[in-house]
Amino acid sequence: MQMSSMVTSAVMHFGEMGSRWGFNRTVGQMLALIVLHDEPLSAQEIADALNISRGNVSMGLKELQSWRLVKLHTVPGERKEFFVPAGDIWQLANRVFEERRKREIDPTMSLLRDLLLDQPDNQQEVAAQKTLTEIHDLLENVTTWSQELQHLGPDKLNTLMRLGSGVGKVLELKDKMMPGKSVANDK
Amino acid sequence: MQMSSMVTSAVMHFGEMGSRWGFNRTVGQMLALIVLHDEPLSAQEIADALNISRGNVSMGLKELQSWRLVKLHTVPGERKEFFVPAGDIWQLANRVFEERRKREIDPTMSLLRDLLLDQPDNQQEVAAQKTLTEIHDLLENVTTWSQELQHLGPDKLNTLMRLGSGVGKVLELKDKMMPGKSVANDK
DNA sequence: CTAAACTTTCAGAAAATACTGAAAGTTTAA
DNA sequence: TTAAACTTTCAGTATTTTCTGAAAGTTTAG
Repeated sequence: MQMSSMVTSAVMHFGEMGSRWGFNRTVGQMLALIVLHDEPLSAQEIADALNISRGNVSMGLKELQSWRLVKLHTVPGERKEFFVPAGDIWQLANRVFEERRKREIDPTMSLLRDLLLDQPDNQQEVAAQKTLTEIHDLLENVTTWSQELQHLGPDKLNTLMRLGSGVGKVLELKDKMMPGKSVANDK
Repeated sequence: MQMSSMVTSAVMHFGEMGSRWGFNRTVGQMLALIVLHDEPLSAQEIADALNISRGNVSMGLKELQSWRLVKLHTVPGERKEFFVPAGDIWQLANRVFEERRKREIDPTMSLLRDLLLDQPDNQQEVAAQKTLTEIHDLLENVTTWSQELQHLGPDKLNTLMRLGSGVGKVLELKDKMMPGKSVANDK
């Protein structure tokens, strides 16, 4: 298996960016390779193409599967396992968002809920709790929002995004269409 | 300067989460401490509270300032420098989003644009370019979208978020009421 | 100018993370 | 049951990242 120069560039770049997206270099490379290669790849082919150890590939594939970004693809009559992307680009992106939400937001939400249940012991804690409440509410909004977008599905999401600079327009539309429905707590 | 147990818990947690949010443990702790402490803090106080070296605090503050999350606060008559959060929670969150976009998305967009300008050399590159286009378009949407949200400001953002699952509804209404305005390329 | 009170820098040490490769495990076929 | 063809595991090593602390830099006061 021989990578074209275009695929090589992309694979190397995704490797460098990998750690910023929540996985390490080789996992990033593996993901790019699997996504960009139109044929299913075996673990050995991946190791050869990226010049990394077979053991590393095994670990990387395990991680990519735990993120639900790649999946097994069995070829009848072949003993070894092949791997393919676990969906289209939209689905993969959603999985990354969701997984990162679980790792980056959920644990903090959980701690904040606990801290907000405690009785403040002094003036300092009263002030801290006020700030912690703001952080909690913000994160809750972000979480709700991102789940919302996921449920919309690609089509509506596209419509919404193509509305372009007019996200504000959605709000105007809402006001025109559902004037009675203005939301409590809305300042 | 003595941290309350509530603040200590939060600071430690933000330290652990730090690396997932794009900075390292001590920078995460420093940010939490500065945000949760209602008085301006000096570098030395931060070093003492977190039990880290003065040099590390200096580097961490530099980074937090480069993210525009904390800012200098000078006290008349005092030689040393104090630090305070560079805005309210909403503003800080926006800065984090924006900074991460710069680090996590912009470099990839740039590479993808370049690769898409190249003439595909073979069938493999034609297929790869198709996928790369999908990724490019997705990231472009995400970028546009997040910039859009930032420009909305906290108030409208709040309204939008509180609209919750109603966003889909508004879109449906829009399609029914303004069918002519549907956007080209919208499938 | 000198010293005191601060801040920054950065080489090297410490800690965390990623990778290799050999050994152990699994599955299938004969 | 044996062996071939694969996969996974993990101890040890390599690499990367973070942190320290001493030295150098800066600012202000006298």
